[in-house]
Amino acid sequence: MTGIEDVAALAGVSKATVSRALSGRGYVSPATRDRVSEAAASLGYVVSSSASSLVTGRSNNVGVIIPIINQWFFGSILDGVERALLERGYDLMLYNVSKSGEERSRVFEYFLVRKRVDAIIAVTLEITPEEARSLLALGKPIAGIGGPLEGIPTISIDDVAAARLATEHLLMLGHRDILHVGGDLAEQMDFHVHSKRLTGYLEAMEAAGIPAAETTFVATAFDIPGGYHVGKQVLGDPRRRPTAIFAAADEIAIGIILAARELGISVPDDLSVIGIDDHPLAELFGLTSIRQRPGEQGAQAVEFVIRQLEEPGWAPPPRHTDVPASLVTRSSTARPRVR
Amino acid sequence: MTGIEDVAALAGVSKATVSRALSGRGYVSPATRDRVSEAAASLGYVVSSSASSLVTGRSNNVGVIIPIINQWFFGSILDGVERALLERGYDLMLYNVSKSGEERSRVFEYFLVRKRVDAIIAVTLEITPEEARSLLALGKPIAGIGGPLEGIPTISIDDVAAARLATEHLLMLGHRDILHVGGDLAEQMDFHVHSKRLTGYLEAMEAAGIPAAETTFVATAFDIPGGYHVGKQVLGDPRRRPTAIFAAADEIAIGIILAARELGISVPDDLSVIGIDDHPLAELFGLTSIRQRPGEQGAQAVEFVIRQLEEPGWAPPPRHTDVPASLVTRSSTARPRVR
DNA sequence: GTGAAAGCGCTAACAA
DNA sequence: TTGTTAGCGCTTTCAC
Repeated sequence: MTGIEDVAALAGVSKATVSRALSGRGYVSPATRDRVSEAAASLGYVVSSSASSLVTGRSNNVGVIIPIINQWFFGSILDGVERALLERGYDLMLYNVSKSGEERSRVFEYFLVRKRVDAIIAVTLEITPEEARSLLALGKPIAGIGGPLEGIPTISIDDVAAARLATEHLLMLGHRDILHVGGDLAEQMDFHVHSKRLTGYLEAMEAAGIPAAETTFVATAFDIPGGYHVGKQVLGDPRRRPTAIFAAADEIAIGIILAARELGISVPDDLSVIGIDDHPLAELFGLTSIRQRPGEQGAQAVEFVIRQLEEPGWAPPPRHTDVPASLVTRSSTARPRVR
Repeated sequence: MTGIEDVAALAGVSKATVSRALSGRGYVSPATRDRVSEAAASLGYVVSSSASSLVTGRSNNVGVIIPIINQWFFGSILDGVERALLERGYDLMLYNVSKSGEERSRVFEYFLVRKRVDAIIAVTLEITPEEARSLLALGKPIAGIGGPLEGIPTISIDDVAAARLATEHLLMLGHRDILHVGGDLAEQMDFHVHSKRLTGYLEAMEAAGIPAAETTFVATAFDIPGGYHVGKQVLGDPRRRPTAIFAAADEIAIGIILAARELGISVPDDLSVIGIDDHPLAELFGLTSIRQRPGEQGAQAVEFVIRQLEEPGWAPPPRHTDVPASLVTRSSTARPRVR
């Protein structure tokens, strides 16, 4: 393996000059810089990252902790983070951590001590205030996606507001009998996304003057089969069927639409459906949805940590930032048929 | 940051002993080992990976190059790789590389030179023989998933055989008018998956004595919308409609089923459909499919590189390994209705 | 079984 | 503008 010494010899300068020339920090005359670059290129030299990290204390790695990879929302975040990181010359260390306490703390120990990452992006991971403090104490920038984290810059949509927006859209269409299908409140994702979306639904219903007794909530798995099974259960009896459903995720909504179709229920004539996320399949199903652009949230989180790393004085917004979530209307919501 | 020296002082031993005790290599008496571990724990000491890498030449990182994250097949591979790696104490550096030449070679330069990863797993990435040679020359273990790579241990299903299996299943049911919907041959994924699946289809058809003139192939996007659009196009005219479709991916097959349903075509009474992958949604759609277990392929690839790293004498199978692909029958395939 | 000492390959003062 | 020097924090011979 060719080292800095070889390059120095070939270029006829010292190791220090090579280091300066190649890293770009410190003064080097253009002429020698060129000579060094050429020598390095001709030898195929690349710095040893471990040697360089050892002395600088920088690894040029960012750790990403994420609970799920293979779901559109999470995959999109990861994708956005990856792109933004690579573009800025950082590598990404992936930690796929379920929320089990043990695995989690192992990862935190990794991060806390081993000098492997310069910064951390926690996706949908509710860090405890102590964990946050110890991370911050290490001086490693952190950013979170998915919900507010004490003392850490985070971004997400406002889940309550998004749910309200969705419900209001259905209300505005004239629906009063609106079912909310969401995630199991006992099996919360971090940040209580499930209960927040339920809250938004309840708030909108209440604001519309609909008595709490007429609100309905059913929990299911956060995917297409989950929605499908609920749909089959809930849409069977024409007399007791809601006129509209607000699903906490597009996948659920799509499952519901599939079930409705099988039951001969027309969407939107007999049933309006709205979801959250603006999943790629939403268009195919004409699904009205709340768009939240996970990839951009990922890129934003990268911005937070990298600027902190590279611009000494810069500090991210100290707290949570709500990114806008917008309503994308499609054919699954339309004025209901009068029954 | 607490260093090895602090631990040595607290335990009343030398740095060397701490290193031996904590890393497990070299003789240390059980008593001192315990004392050291305790001291380390009480100080919250963890080795600096850069210092350790610098001297050992090992980073305990494995680089994973993958062209797409957010699709079920790729996500499952990544998931399987991640799990297997973390279990063995390695970290995963993610490189999401599209096949553009420039980006690709940049990543290869990264890998080739920077001592950042101990091994590489290339997912669905057709490395050129020269690239392979230079990687191998560096002594870094490599494994590939998705197709054969000269001189590198790789695994995948046999795409030709899988396609043949799928087509034969339809033939066995009595179909003769079978359409193959696959990916665009011009926009090949690496390893020519599209043409291999087409080849398998053609081989099976020929073996069944069906003249080449009666085979049909339509290309589309490798996802649900892609299948849907082809379905709409191809299933419109009842007189010219095939009795069965072999889709090169479950997503395509599902799109076709959706289109068929909208057109009032019964699956499987009027149309049998089969796909490849055994996507989680296959069950919901009753889709018959060829199962290929991407997560296990990922774990297998990890096995290849890690054993090479850890068992000095061990060498992986020098060439390509075909993993079994099995037929999973569900309700989407049936004997053709006599028309 | 344990310690002393010599680096791993680089960067960052500091001098020149 | 460039070279000299002293480490970064650890592992690993080699003595003992």
